[in-house]
This record gives sequence, C-alpha cells and structure tokens, in this order.
Amino acid sequence: MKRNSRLSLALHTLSHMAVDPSKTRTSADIAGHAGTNPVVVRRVLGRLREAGLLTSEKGHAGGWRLARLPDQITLADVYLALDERLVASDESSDAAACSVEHALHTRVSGVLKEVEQSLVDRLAETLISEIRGA
Amino acid sequence: MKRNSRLSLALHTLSHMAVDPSKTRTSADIAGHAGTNPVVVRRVLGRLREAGLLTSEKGHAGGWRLARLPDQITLADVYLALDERLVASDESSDAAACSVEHALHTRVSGVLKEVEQSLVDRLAETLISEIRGA
DNA sequence: GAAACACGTAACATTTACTGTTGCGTGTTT
DNA sequence: AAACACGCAACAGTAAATGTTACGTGTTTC
Repeated sequence: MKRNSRLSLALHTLSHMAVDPSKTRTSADIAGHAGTNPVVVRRVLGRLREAGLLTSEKGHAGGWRLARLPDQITLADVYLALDERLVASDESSDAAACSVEHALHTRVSGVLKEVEQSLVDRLAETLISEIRGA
Repeated sequence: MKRNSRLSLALHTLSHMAVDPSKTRTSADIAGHAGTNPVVVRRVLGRLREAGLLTSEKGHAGGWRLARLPDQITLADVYLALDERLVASDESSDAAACSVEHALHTRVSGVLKEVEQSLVDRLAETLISEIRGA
C-alpha cells in the first residue's frame, strides 16, 4: 500500500460495513478486500474503536462491527479518530530570537489551525452512509 | 525540523517577505530565520518559483523576491505549488476482483477528491498579506 | 579578468513514519 | 480441549523528507 493509506482504508472499510451493519467482519476478511495485512487492519480499526465508531469481539464468531448506524458517522469522526493533521504543529520550542519572528510564527500557526478547522467542518457534512449513495 | 514542514516554511517565508516586498533575501538569511539549511530553502522556494510566486536571481546581489504583490497570492497558490495532497490518490492498478469493490473504491476516491477541492477553495480565501494582519 | 557572491543541482547520509510480518497471549465459542 | 479472532509487542523493510557537502553556473564588483 501507499503512504497515508489509513484514511483510505478506514473509509473503505466503514462504507463497506454500512451495506450490512449487522454482519460481523474479521480482520482477515477486511485485509483481503483492502489488499493488506490483518495486523494493519487491527491497528487502524483499533483507533476507530477508541473513538467509539466500531466495536470488536474476540472468540469464535468475533470480528468488527459498526458501533453506530452509518448515518451517524461523519468523515470528520474518522479523520479525527485517526489523528491525522494537515501540517505538523511545529512546536519547535519556540525559541525565536526576535519577537517579530515569534509573532509571525504564531500567526502562521493560527492561520493553519483555522484552515484545519474548516476542513473538519467540511468533513462533518458528509456521512459514511453517503459514500455509497452517489 | 519536523515532517511536512514545507508548507509551514513556505508560508512563513512569504509572509515575512510581504512586510517589505522590494527587499531581496538570500537562502542563507531565510534558512537562518527558519532554522534550517539553505539548500532546503532553495528546494522549497524553487517550487514556488515554478508556480510563478517568486523570482530568484544569481550573482552578487542575488536572492529571492515576490513575483506578485502579497495581496495577489493566496494560500491555495502555495498549497498547489508544493503539490501536497490530503491523501495519496491510491491508484493501485484498480485490479479489484469484485465489481462492487471497484465501485466502492471509486466512490471513496471521489469523495476524497471533493473534500480536497473544498480545502483548496478554503485556502483560496486567505491572502498572504492577511497572515500578518490578524 | 579575477574574486566574491548566490542560486542550481547532484549525491549521499540521516531521520522519521508507516507498512509488512511473525509470534504469542487473551478471551470466546463450539 | 480445540478452533477461532482480536491485542499487542517486536522487528525488518520501505519510502519520503530533511540535512549536508560539493561543485557548476551566472552576476556583480573591483
């Protein structure tokens, strides 16, 4: 797989699950569809579980299922669960020699945060259930 | 520096230049302010030059300058010039065994492209000259 | 024309993040 | 007890970005 494939894998899996939310899917099944490894699947879906989007069960008939209905999960939920960020927060100890430099640095960071928030707002407008739709 | 610092470096440099657009700055100066290496600066600013945002001159009094006024450069110009993308386009040969899988894959990609376009639209609303402002 | 200067670029090492893989433990169902 | 499936640690492999050095090219200055 390529870089930054976690969001892609997560959305693919969730929208696939949205077709039949009652069905339980194993990591191996999902990995087969996504062309990757079961452990990788568990790593990514584990984050979604921590965020309350999925549940997992051990044992004979275990596997993964949606913790909410697919029309109650937005792309923002997924994005934030994966802790992806547009740019590194660059908290480089802020030891700017000049105060003007420091102020500028603060402003750039502020602008980027505003943009990031706009992105999250946009992601919150799309539901998992809408991916299949059209 | 940290990962994904190109956008941060570019915005920092451009907004710094916006204070006095007539002044020429060397890679070494910029690298000093940004806490990095002159060659790294040239690599990043080189992309901005290709996109028509900056000009560079060799020689004794050479260096970098804005190619446009700071109120005629948007964050989208910078973002696109650096060729950064929200997610990898994941063109993994599309050899999905099942046609349903293929359709789903296409839909996920489409949704991500729409989100990316929304991000660019948002970035286009902010000018370099606005970074210092407030 | 020689020297100083600054970018352009190649080449390589280093760093970092992610992915791929194996192995083993834990819990559940049959 | 056996089969199953997740949880997790550990490690190798891979890919991208960054840091660094070296050298070429073009421009200005003397």
